[in-house]
Amino acid sequence: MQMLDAGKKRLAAHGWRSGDAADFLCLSSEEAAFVEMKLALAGYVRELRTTRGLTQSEVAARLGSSQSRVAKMEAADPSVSVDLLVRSLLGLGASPADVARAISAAA
Amino acid sequence: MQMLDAGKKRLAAHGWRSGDAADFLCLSSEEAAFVEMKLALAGYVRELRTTRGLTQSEVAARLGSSQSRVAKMEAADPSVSVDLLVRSLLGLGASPADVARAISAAA
DNA sequence: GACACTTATGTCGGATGTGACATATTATCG
DNA sequence: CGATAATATGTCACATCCGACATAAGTGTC
Repeated sequence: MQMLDAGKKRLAAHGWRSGDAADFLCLSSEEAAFVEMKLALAGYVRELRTTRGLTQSEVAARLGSSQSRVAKMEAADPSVSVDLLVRSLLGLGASPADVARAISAAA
Repeated sequence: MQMLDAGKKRLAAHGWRSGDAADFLCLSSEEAAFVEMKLALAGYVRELRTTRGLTQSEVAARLGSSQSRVAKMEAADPSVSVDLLVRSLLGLGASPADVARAISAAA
């Protein structure tokens, strides 16, 4: 599996040692792609939040969630689903097209 | 909320009466957008499967799931998450970029 | 009609995700 | 250095999702 540089950097930035993340973690290419998507969406959550000068607590209140979960979203914690990430992005005002763009950026 | 024609048709095709689905079902625009995304992904699952001339059972076997769940995926049943839809699409060979395209198409 | 195949629908036990809370860690500013 | 705000991490009860199974409904073919 050939991973793009952007992907490697993002994985590394999250403390996941990687030459090739898929090899190292024994991820199939599908699993790796899934993780990539989650990281892209997680980053977009943080981007939308910081761009608007909001704290995690403020975002949590708006989403009906908690600060800790927002932190986990932005960290792409294994305990957060793509479902939650997408719902949160829409709740922050992103459109489906915006979400699609964020995913494409990960490619 | 102003829903695009493609969206109306898709909702109607699923038996959801709609002038404006958001109004009728009392969905917020975010909820409506979320449903739209699910429908787009569900349709893409079916498209990938039929294009390859596979039955739901065959796809289920490949994904390590069951025929009934595949049927529910394609029907965008409330019990299936975006998570599962995305994982399934990746399992069927779609790339994150492909997934993004499917979502954009819903917009 | 009867039969085989495919897809749809209903249900359920076990797995996973979620919000909430407590608590740590990390700034930032006197 | 405290003190305060923001973010990160750990845990848990409760909710939701998932695969599995049964079964209904649709689609051909004979």
